[in-house]
Amino acid sequence: MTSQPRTLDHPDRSEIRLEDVLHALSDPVRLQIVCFLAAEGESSCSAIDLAVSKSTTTHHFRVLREAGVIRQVYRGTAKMSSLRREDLDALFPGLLDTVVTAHEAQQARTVTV
Amino acid sequence: MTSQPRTLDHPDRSEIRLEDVLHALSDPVRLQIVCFLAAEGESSCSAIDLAVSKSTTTHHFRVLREAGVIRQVYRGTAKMSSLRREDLDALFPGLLDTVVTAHEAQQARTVTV
DNA sequence: GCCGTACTACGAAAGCTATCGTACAAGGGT
DNA sequence: ACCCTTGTACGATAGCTTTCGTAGTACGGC
Repeated sequence: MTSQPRTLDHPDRSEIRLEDVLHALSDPVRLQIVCFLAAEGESSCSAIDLAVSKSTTTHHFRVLREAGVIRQVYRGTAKMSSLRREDLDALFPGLLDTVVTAHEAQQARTVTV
Repeated sequence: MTSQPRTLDHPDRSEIRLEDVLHALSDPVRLQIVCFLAAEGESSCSAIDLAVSKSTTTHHFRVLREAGVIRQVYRGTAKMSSLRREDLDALFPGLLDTVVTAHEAQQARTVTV
């Protein structure tokens, strides 16, 4: 019995630090993940098309989870991720929306198709 | 004539990237600087009591400047810094205020005197 | 029981960051 | 002219980050 039903460590709401959240959001790949989750709600790690390898993807999801930005649960072979919107909104009102909006605005400016 | 009247390079508004701004804000020392400037308006580098050495202070101010978060000008022997509020508000509406408010709220929660 | 899918763990490499001390430059006041 | 204050430049160091490949585990379906 080496394995319990596979759970993942998440920081408690009171342990979430603004610096860590901002740091988690300061990487382009992770910003993309967060914006995807903001739009889609919940999704598996593989549902997002990222320009990095599988192991790097795992790494970024972990950074987001350990900073308290997302919650992850196993469901079959998949691992579903979703934003911890309630916790983040309670701790840092408006931050998540502001960042997501800012990122989308920047995308719109930059892509200039 | 090796030295022009001492100017400093600032990124153009269009060059400011959200990732860089978030990264600049993800350090406790820099967050403290930004919140101080948000409260005081303009101030010299030495006016803030930071828990790091002089050279480290210089480093953090430079990171903030190069990310486009602050503007710095020489005035006599002092170097005055101020937030680039107009640029930031135009690019990422609400971000600065949200972060400053979030930091203050976190301080209030954490210090629990 | 076996295979495929989904994800993880580990180890490695390259690069960046935060920190410091020391030595130096620029400017203002006396 | 000299010094004091303010900030910079440089070099060093320790630690973190991003990235990858490879090998492995967990689960569901056949």
